[in-house]
Amino acid sequence: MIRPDNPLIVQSDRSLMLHTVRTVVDSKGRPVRDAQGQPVTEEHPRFAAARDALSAFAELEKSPDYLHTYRITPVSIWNAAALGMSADKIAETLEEFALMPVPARVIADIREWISRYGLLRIERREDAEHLARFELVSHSAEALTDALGHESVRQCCRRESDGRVWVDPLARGSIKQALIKIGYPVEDRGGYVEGDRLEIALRAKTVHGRAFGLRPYQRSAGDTFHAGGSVAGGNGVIVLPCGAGKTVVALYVMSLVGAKTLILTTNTVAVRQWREEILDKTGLAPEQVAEYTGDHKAVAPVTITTYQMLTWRRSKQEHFEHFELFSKENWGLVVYDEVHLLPAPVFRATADLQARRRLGLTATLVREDGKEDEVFCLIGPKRYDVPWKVLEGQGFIATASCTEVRVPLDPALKPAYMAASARNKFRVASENPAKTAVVEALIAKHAGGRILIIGQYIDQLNALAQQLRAPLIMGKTPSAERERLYAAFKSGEISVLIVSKVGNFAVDLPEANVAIQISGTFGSRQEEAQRLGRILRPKSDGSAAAFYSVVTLGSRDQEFSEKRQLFLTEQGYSYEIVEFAHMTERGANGASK
DNA sequence: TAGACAGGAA
DNA sequence: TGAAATCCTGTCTA
Repeated sequence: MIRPDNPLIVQSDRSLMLHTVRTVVDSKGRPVRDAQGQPVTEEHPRFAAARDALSAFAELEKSPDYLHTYRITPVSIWNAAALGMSADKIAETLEEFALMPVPARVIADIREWISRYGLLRIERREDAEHLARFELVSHSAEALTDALGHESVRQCCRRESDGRVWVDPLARGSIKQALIKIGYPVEDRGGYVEGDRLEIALRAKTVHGRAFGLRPYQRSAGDTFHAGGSVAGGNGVIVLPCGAGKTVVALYVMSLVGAKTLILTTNTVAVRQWREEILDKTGLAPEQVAEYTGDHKAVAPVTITTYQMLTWRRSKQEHFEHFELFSKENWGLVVYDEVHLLPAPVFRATADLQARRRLGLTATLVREDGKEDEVFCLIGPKRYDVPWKVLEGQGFIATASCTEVRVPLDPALKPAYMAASARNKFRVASENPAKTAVVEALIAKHAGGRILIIGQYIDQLNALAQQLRAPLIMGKTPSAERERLYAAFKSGEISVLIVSKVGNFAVDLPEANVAIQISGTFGSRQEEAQRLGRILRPKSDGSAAAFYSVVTLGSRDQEFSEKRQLFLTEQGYSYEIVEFAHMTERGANGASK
């Protein structure tokens, strides 16, 4: 049966195509045409509902203007399964939005994957001396035999003559990694060690005397995590937008778990921010919260460190000197901040930590290196997420409009672009000097706003800084100078600030309401999300934020820009495409729609 | 004892 | 596909 009013096509290779628009027809069913004779289109009325439903079990792969493509992968299905979604429910959703019949093959694959989630389980047993032992079990003898046929799995366990399979406690992580690689996501019901008790109470008022309370979604994220999984107490990942208060969710989880906690994050600035938040919002005393960094290596009931600290070693041949931090205290909870950036060696350490409760925090589960399966089996499945648009609707993050401004390549650079090798074309197009005029026009349009200009190449940013007479912050900028400039921006003394990649992380500039991106990393979806996140703090006057991405028309720059936008498109943001020549005319009606 | 800076790593 | 930023440690200076 064909249902022409539906927007979705499900293909047998498990890719999904979702129409974002449809053509407008008159009462006789003929396409309505505009003055130029082009068919008139409107947003597909079922697009938004379909996008929201698909995001629960499929990954957005491409998002050109009219047709978004998604893919169903084993990990996307297992994350849905961990949230309790059944194969029937997924099949029903696909049928509900499909234009053409859903290929039986796709439904069969989904059923197969869902059935494999939890088919193998790790159960805790106690021996005569009450020591914990872990058994790999399944109601399907066939699955167990299949799994044990793989050398990588056999290495982590031993089968006894009675047929029972015992997993070495230290191999609990490795066996899950080995099994997920061959398509068996294990349900780990082995439980956790409690860790040393530590009373952690949230304050009703911060140290600075401001009222502090959990927002509803923060409370439910923490509760879901803590109750989550087959064994109470939880492990897994909580997905929340930048600026939605992930730290607060972690503090709440810490208070629920009530045990010594190790927190891993990306850089030292973040380490200090975590510590301040903990001291500000919990009853813990300063000596109970330590930072373990290059400057200061202290260990306390709550210890905060960086991934780089843990993964540091003298040379490639030597061991990771700081891994012992994991065993220095009897941790009851390990928090992984920005879990999408978790470096490979930390996975190895995490594999040995399967008896500890683990909380991953991130704004996006997508990793650019495709190691989503490792996050899934070693940290845990996604336990909670809220679409950005929902928080926007509730006023917890600012409303934002995204615009992609396309500008032709500076004619002087055309020969250079044509001559450049494929890999250099991206850089030539990124550094297109014609972008300067666009930036000037945007600054003029948002006069009075607080404008952040974000770019990738120092040369390009330097040139722009001179042209605009605006200050530039980059990696080399000494921290005293950085702080002076950030303070000046906050006070309003400076209204335009140019930042290099340092702007991706750990800058809190709640006043910024306009961001202009002039170049970015090769197709990094999470970078785009971080940059938009810079301007999503709710504004005191409730005004909207504007995000611009300036790209060179018809170049590799534009191609990569499309890839970067994927994640935000999945979150419901749509990019309005404007070509620079037209933008100046539109500027008159304040075009930040 | 703090800071500034160089060098190496991923 | 590459560039940039960051982190660590170690050494030098005051």
